Amino acid sequence: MPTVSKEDYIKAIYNTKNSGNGTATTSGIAEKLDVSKAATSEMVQKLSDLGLVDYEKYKGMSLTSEGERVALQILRRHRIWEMFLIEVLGLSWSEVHDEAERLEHSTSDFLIDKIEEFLGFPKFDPHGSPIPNKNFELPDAPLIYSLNEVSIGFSYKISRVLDKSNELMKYFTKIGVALHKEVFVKEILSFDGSVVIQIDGNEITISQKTAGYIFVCMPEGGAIG
Amino acid sequence: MPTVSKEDYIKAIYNTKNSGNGTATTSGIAEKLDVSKAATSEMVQKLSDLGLVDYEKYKGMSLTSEGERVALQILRRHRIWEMFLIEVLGLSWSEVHDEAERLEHSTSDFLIDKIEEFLGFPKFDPHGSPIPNKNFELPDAPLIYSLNEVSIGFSYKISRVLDKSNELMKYFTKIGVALHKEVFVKEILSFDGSVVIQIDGNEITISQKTAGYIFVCMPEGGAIG
DNA sequence: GTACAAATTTAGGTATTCCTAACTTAATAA
DNA sequence: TTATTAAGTTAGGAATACCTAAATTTGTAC
Repeated sequence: MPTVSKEDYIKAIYNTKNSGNGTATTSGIAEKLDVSKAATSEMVQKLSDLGLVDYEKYKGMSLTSEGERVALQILRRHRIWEMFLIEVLGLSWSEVHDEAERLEHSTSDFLIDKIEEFLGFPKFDPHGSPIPNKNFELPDAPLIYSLNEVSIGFSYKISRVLDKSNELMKYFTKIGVALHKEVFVKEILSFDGSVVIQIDGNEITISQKTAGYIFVCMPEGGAIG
Repeated sequence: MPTVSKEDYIKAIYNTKNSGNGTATTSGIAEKLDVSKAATSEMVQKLSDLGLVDYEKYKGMSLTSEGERVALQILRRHRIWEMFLIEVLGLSWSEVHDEAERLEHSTSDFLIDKIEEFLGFPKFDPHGSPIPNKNFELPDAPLIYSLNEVSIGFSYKISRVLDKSNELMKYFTKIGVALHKEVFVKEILSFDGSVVIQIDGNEITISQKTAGYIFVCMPEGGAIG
């Protein structure tokens, strides 16, 4: 039963492995959690002692299977809470992030199961992220692409966004990025990787970094050229 | 913005003043929170420095008006969560205590207001306890009596129980103690203060201590002798 | 009014989780 | 291959919230 701190480190390691650069580094985790590298180094050693992280000094880290189970448990709590806050209480994308971030650390599995049941056992949360089931298994997900990997001149459907922060979600809402919406890719700027899309009839330029947080799939009936 | 620990101390001081012996003592708070008297003494001094508790060494403690505001804020969070867990998710008295105890420390006022709205602005929680409103004011409550203060040979309606613990709630459920139920007071044992009541047609003997956690009012149309 | 017991506080210490500064290891570039 | 820099770790320290054991204060009984 990890503390809030330990849960945050485990989550950060999981997210780095599963959505970003691939390898979890001391600096990377430190920056993500806004703590010093020294604190990260110490904590990773502690998590290693606890059997949650595989770690060799100076060589990097990764979650053990037990650590991954814990990560999926936290993810499950987070995503079920977001589902509840948005679908039942009517909060917005930008309002749920911080709330879920807190609630995920103080909710028993018992309660999470009850909420999941109340929600009708959803497989994906309101950001399009898969919700691990009671056994911490992820549902099969359709093939999706980051907005950085798409082809110019085609239309796609937004199928997932990563809720990195409050501010990012506010920005997405402002520019019209929402689940299941269609986007047409007009251009990718060669000099900085920015993606120019058409959404709701408006032309929007999104930086490469931010585009990495948006995922799309082929719309019904395949891509439209 | 107090920590979880500080919130627990403030709650304990508030509850002692408002439902028990009257005065909050170092020993009393220590026992209630299951920590040492030394830890309590230190913490009370810290809360005093923070302006939340009036405190003079060796003389006892009480909440300042700011401390009371914080107490009511925590009470509000706790009771709104209990209402939600029981009325919406269908949990039982004995299941909600520990959950609410955790959730009350990780919920923003913003979220609590949303849940309150979803619930239709209830004035009393499922234990019959008053819910402070957005301004941390308690609703007017009808006059109620502890089951220790009732008269033999009269009927009353259960209007409130104090959810001291999981186990107590399980016991109440087992013996048929529930909100709005009618109880007939058969006897009060002179040698230990136990209260003998008739509930659901069964005769039950309740210790004086436990009877103190049950509150009743006159049933519709006054007491029935 | 003093002496004892109970209640309370202080002293000294532990475990977490963080920090900055100093040091070590690894990677890179000439 | 060696010098330099970046990345990572250790050392020493702070804050929080506990603990046990040793004072200290208060209240009560005689």
